[in-house]
Amino acid sequence: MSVRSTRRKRPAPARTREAILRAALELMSGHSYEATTVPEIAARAGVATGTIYLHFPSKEAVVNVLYRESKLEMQRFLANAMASASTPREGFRGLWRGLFEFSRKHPEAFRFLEMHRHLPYLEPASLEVSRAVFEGVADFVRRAQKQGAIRKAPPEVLISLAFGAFVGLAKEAECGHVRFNERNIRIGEEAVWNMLAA
Amino acid sequence: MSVRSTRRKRPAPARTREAILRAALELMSGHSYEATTVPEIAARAGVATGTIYLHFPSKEAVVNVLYRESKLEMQRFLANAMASASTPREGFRGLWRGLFEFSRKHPEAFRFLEMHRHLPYLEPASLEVSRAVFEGVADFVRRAQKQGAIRKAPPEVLISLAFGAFVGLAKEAECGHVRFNERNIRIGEEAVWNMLAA
Amino acid sequence: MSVRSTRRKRPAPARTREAILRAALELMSGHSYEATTVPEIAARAGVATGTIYLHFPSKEAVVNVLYRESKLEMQRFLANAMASASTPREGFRGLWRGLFEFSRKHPEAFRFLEMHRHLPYLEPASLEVSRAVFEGVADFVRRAQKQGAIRKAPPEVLISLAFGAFVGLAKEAECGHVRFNERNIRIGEEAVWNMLAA
Amino acid sequence: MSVRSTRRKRPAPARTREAILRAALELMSGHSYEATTVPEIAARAGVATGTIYLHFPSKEAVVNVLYRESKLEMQRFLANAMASASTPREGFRGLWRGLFEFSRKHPEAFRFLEMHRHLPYLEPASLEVSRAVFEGVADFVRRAQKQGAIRKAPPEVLISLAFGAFVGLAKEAECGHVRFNERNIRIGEEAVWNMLAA
DNA sequence: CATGAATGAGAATTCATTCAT
DNA sequence: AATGAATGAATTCTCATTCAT
Repeated sequence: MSVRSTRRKRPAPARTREAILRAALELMSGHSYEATTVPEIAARAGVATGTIYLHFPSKEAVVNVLYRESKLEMQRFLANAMASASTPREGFRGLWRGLFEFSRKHPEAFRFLEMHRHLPYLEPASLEVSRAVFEGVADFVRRAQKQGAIRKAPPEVLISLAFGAFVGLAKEAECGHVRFNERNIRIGEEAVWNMLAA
Repeated sequence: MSVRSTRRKRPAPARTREAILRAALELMSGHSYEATTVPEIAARAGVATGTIYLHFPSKEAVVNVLYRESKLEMQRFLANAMASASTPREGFRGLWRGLFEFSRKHPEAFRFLEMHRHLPYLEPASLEVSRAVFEGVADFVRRAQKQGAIRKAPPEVLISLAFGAFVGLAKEAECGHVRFNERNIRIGEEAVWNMLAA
Repeated sequence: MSVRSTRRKRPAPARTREAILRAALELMSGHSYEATTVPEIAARAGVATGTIYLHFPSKEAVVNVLYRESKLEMQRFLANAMASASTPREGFRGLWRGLFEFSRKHPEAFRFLEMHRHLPYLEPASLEVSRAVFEGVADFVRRAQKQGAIRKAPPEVLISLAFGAFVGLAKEAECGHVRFNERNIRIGEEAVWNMLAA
Repeated sequence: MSVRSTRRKRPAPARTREAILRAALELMSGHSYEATTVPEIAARAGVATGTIYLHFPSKEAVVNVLYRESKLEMQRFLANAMASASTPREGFRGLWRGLFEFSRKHPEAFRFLEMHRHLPYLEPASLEVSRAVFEGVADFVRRAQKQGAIRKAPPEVLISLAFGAFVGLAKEAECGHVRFNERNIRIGEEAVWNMLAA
């Protein structure tokens, strides 16, 4: 904002680290973790291969940082929505549109998070982040169930179904079977709410 | 020992081919296509590495055959269900339980089909099979919509949502967040029907 | 000997394995284990780099096999000598000349075994072989001590000194400070016997 | 705090240089030259990697300086001993105990000098230092031979044998086969003198 | 048909050295 | 002098594919 803050060039290491993460995300959202090579990431980040290893101890460390940062970014979209809702229905709308907006603003992050099977390389810390995001939504569901707005069923089951429905739409959109547009999102929102509503 | 048993012995090549496909499925459903190596497949199939290449031109060809055979096997579970249904609700029940039974009887095939991102290596012929399965279900949805049993919305959207919901449940079950049992499947069935019903 | 035995070509894998070991020995006796690269070994053996890994799980495995085979070959030169001796003095002569002949017939093996520090990469099995060779000589020393031919002192100390003396000669010969010829070996034999004799 | 203590503070560069050499010695005596990395040396010396290159043109230059300084330090232990001896026997005792004391006071330097194969990276200047130390001892041997105290044989041969015997003891001590203690050193001294004596 | 040793390009990772700060 | 991020060639090891047997 001030001249001061813009004059001071951000330290190079932080920028390099971010460039590496961005490049890795772009590549790993398109292909799989396994099919993405370190030299490819380096080339796309505009650095030498060895530079990756100044910032991360291994390729696996990169994908774990990526997973956690992406998941936490997604959480920001969801938390916001749930927090500002006055009714369960509105809260659900916020969640659903939060997912949509996240997948629009950060398409690579969404594809990376939801289109892949991360289990083989995720560290406990990363699974913990995943779990925490899940728990946040589960709390919302439990409160809505107490108010009688959402059907009586294990929150985990309902979340799996609803979240899976969103991902299903996104996945078919990727194959071109369906359009991932405002209209279909709205249809999805209403349909999925019917699935959850008591 | 008897003439009978030796006379109609299935020719070895076909059995070898199947052993290779079974081994590949077992490995690729556990890890990814990329993380599965040809020597591994050979070892598990009990054949030499070179033998794989007598039956398939490449590793990619193996995964494509696997994809098509698995998808068609899944289709058998779904087609049966839809064909024998007298009402849309019953048809949906058949589809939903068909998915469940398929995932129970052929867990590797289900995991292979639904837990991985196949796009980078699927041939057009494989995508065509996928498309055909999708179309079969879409026809069912269209008929149900004409009868006023399923809500008015693009069938592709509804199928994506419903199928995604099932996969979502299966995926969370894999992480241990949820149990993939009869009870939760029944909860899912009713919930998802509410999503589809007019 | 017979036409039969020469006609039957030795199986290729065994010959490849030996070519790799020979190449590794030649290189690792000249430079160190660490300074010898796998592609170098492959090139000298006349095989592709990957072939090394068909026969050995790692570079470390190669150096361990090399160590054990070399040590056992050396043992053959020593055991023979000790076994056929009628007096301790004659036995020592056999040991000393056995070392000399081994270092003449297998100069690379000798240099590899005695000029390097193997501890960082030797497996227990390799250390065991080393220990066994040492023990064989220690038994000889103990018997000679009982006969009053060799001075009363811990056999390990005497062997370390005597063996070290031989290696010292070989080492200085390598730097060119001394000639490793028949004459100097004879001088060494007598001198070292004076060191050991009671 | 006092003028004294700040006035004669040794200039920082020299201290940095020594810290680097000490760190390099500690690492290279434990592992090999090849297995020791420049960043490791820097970390242990408490300086940045780049700082090494302000004081030495290359890693090879470091190891050469190290070799020469260690060899000259060893020479001090030997020269002293030989100079103050009144008889050859006493001179030998001084040499032998000098080696022992050097290996006790500077175990890293001794291990570095004697347990490794330096030929591949030593510069002529370093070989010259080695030669000079050798010559100093050779002169002592020649004088002792003239007095009839040491047997008639090429001094180089006798030195190689005697020095090799000491190193042999040290080497086996490193493997744990033998104790490198006062008692065994005394046994060694007498035994080796018997090897040399006329 | 079947074998499995051999290939060699390419993977992840390391490290001596440089250079802008 | 000192720093330490950056480089990129070199290292160990892997693996899809071939081919002589």
